[in-house]
Amino acid sequence: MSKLQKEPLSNKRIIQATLDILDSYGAAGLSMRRLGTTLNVEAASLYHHVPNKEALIQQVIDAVSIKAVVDEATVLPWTQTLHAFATNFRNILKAHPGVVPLVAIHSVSEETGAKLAIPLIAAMEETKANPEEVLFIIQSIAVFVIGHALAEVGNWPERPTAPTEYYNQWFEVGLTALINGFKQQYD
Amino acid sequence: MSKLQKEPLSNKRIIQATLDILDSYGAAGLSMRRLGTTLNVEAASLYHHVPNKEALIQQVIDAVSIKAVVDEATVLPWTQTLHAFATNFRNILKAHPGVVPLVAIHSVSEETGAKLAIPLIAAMEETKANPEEVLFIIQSIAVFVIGHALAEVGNWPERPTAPTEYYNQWFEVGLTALINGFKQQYD
DNA sequence: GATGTTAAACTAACAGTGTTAGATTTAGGA
DNA sequence: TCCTAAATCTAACACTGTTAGTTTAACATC
Repeated sequence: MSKLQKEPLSNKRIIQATLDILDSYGAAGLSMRRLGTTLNVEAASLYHHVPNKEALIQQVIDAVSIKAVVDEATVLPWTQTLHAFATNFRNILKAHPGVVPLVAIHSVSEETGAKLAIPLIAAMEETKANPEEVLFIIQSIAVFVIGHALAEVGNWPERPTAPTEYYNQWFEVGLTALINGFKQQYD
Repeated sequence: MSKLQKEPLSNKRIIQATLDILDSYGAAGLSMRRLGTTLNVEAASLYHHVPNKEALIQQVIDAVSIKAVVDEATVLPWTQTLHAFATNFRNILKAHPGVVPLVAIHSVSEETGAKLAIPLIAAMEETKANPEEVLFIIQSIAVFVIGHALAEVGNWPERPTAPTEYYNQWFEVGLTALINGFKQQYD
């Protein structure tokens, strides 16, 4: 027997494998032993690269959420920037339904939160909203996206209760209303 | 020793004890063995009154959520009815922070959902929204309330990151914008 | 190349979880 | 008093996250 597939364990590989398990079995199906099996390693070995399961989950959440940063270069009206951010964030969450209940409870790290917020704050410089209100607006949208994703795929891989098209329309109606409400007050 | 405090186990007592544990130790602190201890009973005995932990949680969620039904008699503009519902719902969730992550993931039963929705649907009869849009509106508000509560007390009893007043203002700003957005389109 | 050092993996175990089968106690009616 | 049926208990199973201690593997130094 040749010594095959023993490429070294790394933080990146662990996070990827965790994401794979979440995508296949859902949040309830993630265990350190299963994660070890996936990586051809004993569960205890993981603790040389990750402090504990909680910290691992936090890293997965950040790795997924960071994809939702908007491109600061593209200059749009702030309402469209917010809309694009929300839609993009939702698509990312839907691509990893097993992560949704985790982001709901754990919330993003302060560092990742800043990276997400900064371009959105910049896009809202021309509004009448003061800095605190700007945060309220951004967080309201994030909360709506997460809450909506929870309703759609919250208990994945249990079956959802309505067809995809229903959730798509609901999302559009709700998000548009929320942003229009902010526009009405702060534009 | 006299045979004291052996009043019979009942569904109601079990749900109340579960709620007590959730309020004291959070969702992560709820175990069947702890629940048994609270009721001076062995964990296995609970399974004669409740099918399993999941079903028990579902009952707790319904018991808490049902308190958010609005009084159909009080006639207000539909925007105010929605606002009152959201505020009331939020207060109920904040009174039981340990339940919040559970309602987020499990969502209310169909029966309880109907009881909550019916008076709200009635309040919106005079709007331009069609039946499906009415559902979108109601569910958008519920999703916002739950998402916001998650952000505030989602990982309770871990400490929150901001003072209470911050969350109160954020809630008001977000909710008002959402309802104004709907008003603008459907009033 | 042999040796020593250090990191990374392993084995084994602990305390805890939800849940079930089967024995035992309790309560109520004939 | 006896029987029946419901409620509770005991014991166990298969899991979970995590740690301590040991062994293996890789790599720098002599």
